[in-house]
Amino acid sequence: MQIGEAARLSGVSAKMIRHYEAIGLIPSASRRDSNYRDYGHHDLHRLAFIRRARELGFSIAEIRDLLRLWGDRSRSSAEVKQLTEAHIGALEAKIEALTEMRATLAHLAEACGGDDRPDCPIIDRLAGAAMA
Amino acid sequence: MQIGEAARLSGVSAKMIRHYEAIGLIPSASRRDSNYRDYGHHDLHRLAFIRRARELGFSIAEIRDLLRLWGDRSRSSAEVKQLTEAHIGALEAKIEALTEMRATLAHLAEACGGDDRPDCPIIDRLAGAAMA
DNA sequence: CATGGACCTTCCCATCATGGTAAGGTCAAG
DNA sequence: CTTGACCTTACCATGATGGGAAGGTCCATG
Repeated sequence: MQIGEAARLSGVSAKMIRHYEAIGLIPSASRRDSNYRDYGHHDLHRLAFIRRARELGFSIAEIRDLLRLWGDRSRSSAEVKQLTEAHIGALEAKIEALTEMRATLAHLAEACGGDDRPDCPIIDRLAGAAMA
Repeated sequence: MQIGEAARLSGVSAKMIRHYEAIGLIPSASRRDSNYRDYGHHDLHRLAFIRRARELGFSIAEIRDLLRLWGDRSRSSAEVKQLTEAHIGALEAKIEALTEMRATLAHLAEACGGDDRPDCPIIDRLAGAAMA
């Protein structure tokens, strides 16, 4: 099938399929006489794997490892788990950072009148005033 | 003072100070005969404001608005609060997305033996298997 | 006075994942 | 034979930041 159908069926845009090929995340697709890329079931499977991994927040580098492990019959689940737990740790760090921002902002917004007057603890805080 | 000292005192790297100038977030610094940029207290204050806003996750576009509001004596705190609440909403959306990823991954990792055998629900899930 | 080193300048490139657009080739149906 | 849907490559953009090269400025010390 052509790249458009592969994109539709896998949920990965044609643009990204070409990109993944360019960076070596997937092997170069075979070409028809027209020079159009040609995809089969195996390719679809691989693309959907990548899409799911992206949806779970794995980076391209991590997905490269996951794909290798997927195809490695002698893999140990420990390797997969270790990679996953490292990713979970990164997610938690991000969540924590964002949660802290949210808490600070929610605190400031709560203290802000939100009326026609200019006085605003949010601006004050950004301008360097100590917390009230 | 020179850009290096301004960077040190404001907590914004010299690289970023030049960048902020290039994109018009801060006015072009005056220059000495040497062509070196020259900064004063007012600039430091502005840079620290930007740094604090970045630390709270505001984008450059939002900071542009915040700076405008900061300098606008006739601002209403409602405007600042509205901008802040929109940002809080964006943070919450991100937190939710990341939290969902984490939950799914934690669930899968828990179900994964993490031993020498290849069987792994994480890989199975990425490969398209329905959840066990 | 000369030299070294610490600082500055601009310019270009890289990240990460993704999208847009332009200019042109292929192909099937009308 | 044209139209339209599809494909190709190539370049540019995002957002915020860093790295590095090649070269200019300036001050202190030998």
